[in-house]
Amino acid sequence: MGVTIHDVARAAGVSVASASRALSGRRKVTPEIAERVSRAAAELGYQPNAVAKALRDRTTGTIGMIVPGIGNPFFTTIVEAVEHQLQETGRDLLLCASQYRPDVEARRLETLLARRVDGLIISPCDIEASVPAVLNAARRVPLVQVDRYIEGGGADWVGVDDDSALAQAVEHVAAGGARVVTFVGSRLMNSSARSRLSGFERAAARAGVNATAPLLGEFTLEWGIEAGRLLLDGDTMPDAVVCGNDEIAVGLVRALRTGGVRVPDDVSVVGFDDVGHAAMCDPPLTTVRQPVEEMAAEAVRLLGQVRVSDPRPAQRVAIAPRLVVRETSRPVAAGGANGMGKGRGTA
Amino acid sequence: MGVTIHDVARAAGVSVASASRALSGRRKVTPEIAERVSRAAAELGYQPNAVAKALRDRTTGTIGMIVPGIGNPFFTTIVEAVEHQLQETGRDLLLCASQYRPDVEARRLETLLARRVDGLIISPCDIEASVPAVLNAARRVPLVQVDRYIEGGGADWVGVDDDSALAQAVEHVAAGGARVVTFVGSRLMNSSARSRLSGFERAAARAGVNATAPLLGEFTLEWGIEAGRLLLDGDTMPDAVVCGNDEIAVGLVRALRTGGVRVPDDVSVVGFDDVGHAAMCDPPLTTVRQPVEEMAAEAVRLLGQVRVSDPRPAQRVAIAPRLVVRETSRPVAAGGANGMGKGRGTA
DNA sequence: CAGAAATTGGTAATCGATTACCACACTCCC
DNA sequence: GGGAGTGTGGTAATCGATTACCAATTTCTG
Repeated sequence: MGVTIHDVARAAGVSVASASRALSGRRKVTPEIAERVSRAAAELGYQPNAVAKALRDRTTGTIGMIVPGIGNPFFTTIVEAVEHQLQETGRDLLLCASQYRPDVEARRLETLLARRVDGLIISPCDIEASVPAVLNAARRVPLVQVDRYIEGGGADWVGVDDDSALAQAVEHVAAGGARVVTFVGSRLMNSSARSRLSGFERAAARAGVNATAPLLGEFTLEWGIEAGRLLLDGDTMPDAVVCGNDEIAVGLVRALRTGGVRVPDDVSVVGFDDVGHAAMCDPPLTTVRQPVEEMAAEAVRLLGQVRVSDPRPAQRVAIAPRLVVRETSRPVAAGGANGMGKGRGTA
Repeated sequence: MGVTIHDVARAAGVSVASASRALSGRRKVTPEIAERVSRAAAELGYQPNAVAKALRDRTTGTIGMIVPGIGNPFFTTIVEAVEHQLQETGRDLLLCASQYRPDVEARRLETLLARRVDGLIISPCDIEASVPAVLNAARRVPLVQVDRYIEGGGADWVGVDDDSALAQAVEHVAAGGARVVTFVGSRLMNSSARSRLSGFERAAARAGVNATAPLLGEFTLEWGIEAGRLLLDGDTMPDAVVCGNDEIAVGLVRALRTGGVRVPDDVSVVGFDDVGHAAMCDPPLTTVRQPVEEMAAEAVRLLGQVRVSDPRPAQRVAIAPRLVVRETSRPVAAGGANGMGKGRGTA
């Protein structure tokens, strides 16, 4: 176990320097030696030790990534896209989950830094509590935030353009005839929660629809169900509900239907993310698709541009998403909440 | 950038040996020196270089994991569980996706070995094509297979007891009154596909139900939909369908309903995995829950037992799963395929 | 053909943490 | 007080790949 370059050199009858040079091709060696070395390497099954190389080169070819939870399909999709992007350049991914806890997050950041990752991609779990650890890490290694970000951004960020996203969602339900619209999202503990709510409010004002008081809980199916019950128990049912993510939307649709409200005939529902089960649910969810592959590519690209030594202004890249119209929203109509399915064929 | 133990030693006015000993506590030092060293380390913000430690110790504290795809929610869940288990012992996870391609898988195995991971957890993508690369890796480092495994197992494996799983599923639908049952799964390119089909056939024989010709495609929603259409187009509709995983089941339910077949009134449908959206779909899916957390714990435990130097017989750990009855199956009945919703309250 | 220039091989330093080994100081006991 | 025994600090080797530097040889040039 463990054939080293010394073994190869000895077997080929040359010095380690020649062996190294023959294998890496970074300096010329006589064809004769090149031949002997590569034959010896092949025979011994030599595989360079990446740890030793990393120590010497002061670079590991490894990128650390921290997301709140791998269970969340949205983060899974990002992880997959990032992993894919890194492979293109021969780098590997050290993956960690912070379990939505800033203390765990800080600890994981430390171990990734100790492992001397060449860069970090992180979706900070808490807009406030994550700040010190993230800024400290950003001082030591190129760091890019994805999706979520911390306050007082000293670090680069790439994510979705929430304003554009919510504008599309609101305009879509407005075009479907909605006059009263409710936003169901998460409590404002992270940047996504905040900017989606404010994006919604701006969009509602611009579209001239009546935005009722938002319902804020968590980014979970359970909260979606509860929010649905709250709407059923309230005195007015909105014409449309725009949700902070897909899980909420799915739960909400379920609860409304159980309560006898028809979706989309009585109420249109729009989700956010479009990862996995949005299309799988019944009825398939109208939602805003996050441009995950682009986000990952952009994050990896940015990572290559950051130079810790000479700080430049933090970049913020907001990628415009696209609304995917499926069957939880009335695509186009003139009437109010009492329209029949009549206009459906138009879209 | 890069405070080393030499810097700490110099600042504390001691040798590197003392500094190292003071910090690791592996040998006694005078309280005086311990104090000076830890103060110096704190002031300089010293953080040991894990790469150097790994080179010296010949162990990286890193486990490599390769799954066919992170997009598949079942694998995601396993990854999350493994990551969780590793954290308990202070180890980190190097994650790779093989994209269901044996050549990519082999390449990723190589880079993980070059990075000197302390162990490997893998779900080989192909029961035949994955064999050489996996066996070769197993010769060099402790390796445990999860869920899927390769033929002629020279390596440990932990997964679900497919026989027990399928027995529970078949007995459940039989108890619900089903006489004719169809299995819808994946083509037999990996071990799960094979053992689930054979488990189904054994269970059907034992339960005395009539197993029609299985429909084999892929582990995807799309194949589920197509299989549903095939059933609709065929001349006999079974009383129940047992599926190879949840995506297939969800697609199947959707297709059957679209075709006017009631689930579970006309046909019971049972899935496999119970990850994520099984509960989120409408109606919530009856399925066999994979004991993912236990599987991950067992895999990590086994990893600690493997000694590459003295090979012992390969372990195979099959964990018994549990059937989760939701609403795509008739829980109990005496009648055939024509029962009304009447008996529902019993469960 | 002498000497400069180019090419190529080898030796040893380097990356940073750990630790085997040695040296020194101190205690204890006869 | 001297020798054995114990505790503690320092020096330098180690892990494995890379490469700066030097030395030796070949090639080129006037």
